Amino acid sequence: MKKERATIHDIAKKLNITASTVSRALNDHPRISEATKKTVQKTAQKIGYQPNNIAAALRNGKSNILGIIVPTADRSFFSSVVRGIEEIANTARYNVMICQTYDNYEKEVATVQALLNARVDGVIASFAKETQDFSHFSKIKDRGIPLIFFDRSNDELEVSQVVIDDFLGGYKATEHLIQQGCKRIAHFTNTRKISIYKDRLRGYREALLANGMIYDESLVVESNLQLEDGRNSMLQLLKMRDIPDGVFSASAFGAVGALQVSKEKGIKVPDQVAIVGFSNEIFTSFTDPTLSTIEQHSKRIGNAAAEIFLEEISDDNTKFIPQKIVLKPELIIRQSSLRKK
Amino acid sequence: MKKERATIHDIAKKLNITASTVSRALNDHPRISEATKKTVQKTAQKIGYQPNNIAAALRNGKSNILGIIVPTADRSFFSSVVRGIEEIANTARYNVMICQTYDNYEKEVATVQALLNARVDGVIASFAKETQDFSHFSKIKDRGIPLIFFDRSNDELEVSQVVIDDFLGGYKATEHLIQQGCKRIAHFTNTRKISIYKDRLRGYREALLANGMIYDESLVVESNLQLEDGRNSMLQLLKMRDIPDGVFSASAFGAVGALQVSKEKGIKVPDQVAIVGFSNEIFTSFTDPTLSTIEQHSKRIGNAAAEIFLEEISDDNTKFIPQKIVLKPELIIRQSSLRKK
DNA sequence: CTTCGATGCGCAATCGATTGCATTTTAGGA
DNA sequence: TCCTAAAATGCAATCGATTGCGCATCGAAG
Repeated sequence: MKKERATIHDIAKKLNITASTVSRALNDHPRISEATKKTVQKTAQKIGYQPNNIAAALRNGKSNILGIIVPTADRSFFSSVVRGIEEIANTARYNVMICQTYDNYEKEVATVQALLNARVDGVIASFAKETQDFSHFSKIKDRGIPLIFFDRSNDELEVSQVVIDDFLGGYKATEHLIQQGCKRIAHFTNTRKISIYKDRLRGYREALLANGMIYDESLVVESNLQLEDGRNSMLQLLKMRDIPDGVFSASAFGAVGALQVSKEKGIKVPDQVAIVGFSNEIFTSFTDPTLSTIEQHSKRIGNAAAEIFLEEISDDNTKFIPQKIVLKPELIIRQSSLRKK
Repeated sequence: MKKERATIHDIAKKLNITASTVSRALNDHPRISEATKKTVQKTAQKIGYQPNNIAAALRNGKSNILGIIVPTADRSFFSSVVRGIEEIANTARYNVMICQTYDNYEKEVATVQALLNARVDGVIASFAKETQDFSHFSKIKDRGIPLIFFDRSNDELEVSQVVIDDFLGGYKATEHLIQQGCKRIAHFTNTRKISIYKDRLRGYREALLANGMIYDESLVVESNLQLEDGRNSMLQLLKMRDIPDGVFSASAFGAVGALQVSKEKGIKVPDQVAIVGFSNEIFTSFTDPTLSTIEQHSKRIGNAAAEIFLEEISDDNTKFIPQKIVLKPELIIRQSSLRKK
């Protein structure tokens, strides 16, 4: 029961001209008279002509689709990166295709495959936590398709990346806790040694050392940094004979877990335990007390990534040099870490 | 610097057969011998052949892409609907293309246009709050492309839909507040008269009347139901000489706003004011007290929508009859509305 | 030894838009 | 009126995969 879709040939027939002319008229080709352009556009309108991107894509070898791969779209961070990408991409007439991996390696591989088959013109990705092997991403590069990583990245692949200075984020968070008088600061980090977590950990460590404090490995708890993990990590810390008076979690969910457990155990936040998370998720300001955290300027990350894509796709980009953009994170101080003087 | 992509013709040449045979071999056509199938697959592997979906899409008139339109992907509700859709769609070899409208009408129109040009095989959508005119959606239907609405829907268009029983949701929430002893229950509803909000309001009203209480319009506050709106609505209510002892918000953010203001004003939740929200967003269990809310079974909504799509796309679907699936919502009682007896 | 139904594969058209090159039309000058 | 460069349009191939139809080949039955 499908309606017949109108093509440029239908327009051509109606006007007794050829499809070539119609095509050129619609694309505002300089060698077509204004008169025909007008008539063509008018009839296109009239018969409800809808350009077939697929046909154009096949002919041109470009789909005008930009693929985005994120672990999940339901986090403020990722969704605003996506928004940032869209802002730039749309003005350049690119449509985006958002795909979620749910942090699963197989799904990620399948997704890359799908995007490749869909002949996207570029891919902007933040890979899954599970991912250890990057050959599926190499495949994108091998085909000469621009690939840009953001947030979670990998220096081994020769790929442009947009990241924040996670070291600085970790440093600022920890330094802030020290300034609030914390003497024993714990850190929640990820089991998977992705660079972002390694860097946050380094920042934590350096901040401690720079302030004459010792780096105690028993205060560094590894997990997957989800809510439950944060809870468990906190419970584990509370079993120590000398419990910490500060927690810097490398994730927002982890911080919520720490907060919940603290409250349940009757430990005052921030006075007995001060907490700082990472990533300005919407819910961090919904907790009581509200959670201090690190703002990553996610929309700007998206803007930057999309801009790199546009550069790399442009013809005059003969000598490809992967670039790395590092944005500065910002500490947002809320109630969970602000002690009254 | 693009690498040459291998085509079926390359495979054909290597094996001294024709592209037809290669195509059939790859598609497991019964008239091709097992032997050639094997060799074809082997050489395809060897030269790194990647099927060009675009070419196939052009020829077949179907792209194997399912378009999804949501206001925003960073809400638990929408993202799990998307996940539900993906589950079903992927097993049927469909890829999804997620698009966000940010609740903006113009962006929605542009998005529909883009999906149409991309020749998606179907569209599953929840429209923007701003949307009053639905002609862009009619365009999808006119082209014979399956269109399914979920959550926010519209009975005027002859379109299949998957929704929850918002009336029941409103009823349950209100009834629960009544059972908790609330005598003056306020309701936050949306200014835009989308059916979901109208139904929740009706549920609220009917529950009141069914329990011998009066429906007082001055207790119904209209807004856009975001966090700030919820705060403002609550502030407005608190100016009344007879302040309410229960609030049923038609959104989760609205409920958070009400909770925040109550706490700031020293009003005890749930004892002085009991609060129930709508939609089981992740953050509703992060607040203190945790928020009671209505669970919408979002993933099932997605499953159902995708299944309808698959039905409608199948050839044997001659007589199209739009179906409407209504799922039952569930009341989740948390601290914000549970009074000690 | 012929016939016939399977079986295996090739031919060529097709999907719709684009574009280099050729051809026609137009306008302006001689 | 004729000529020519410029302007406008047409021709035909192309992108890569799919598929109806037709042509062989082969084994088995008659």
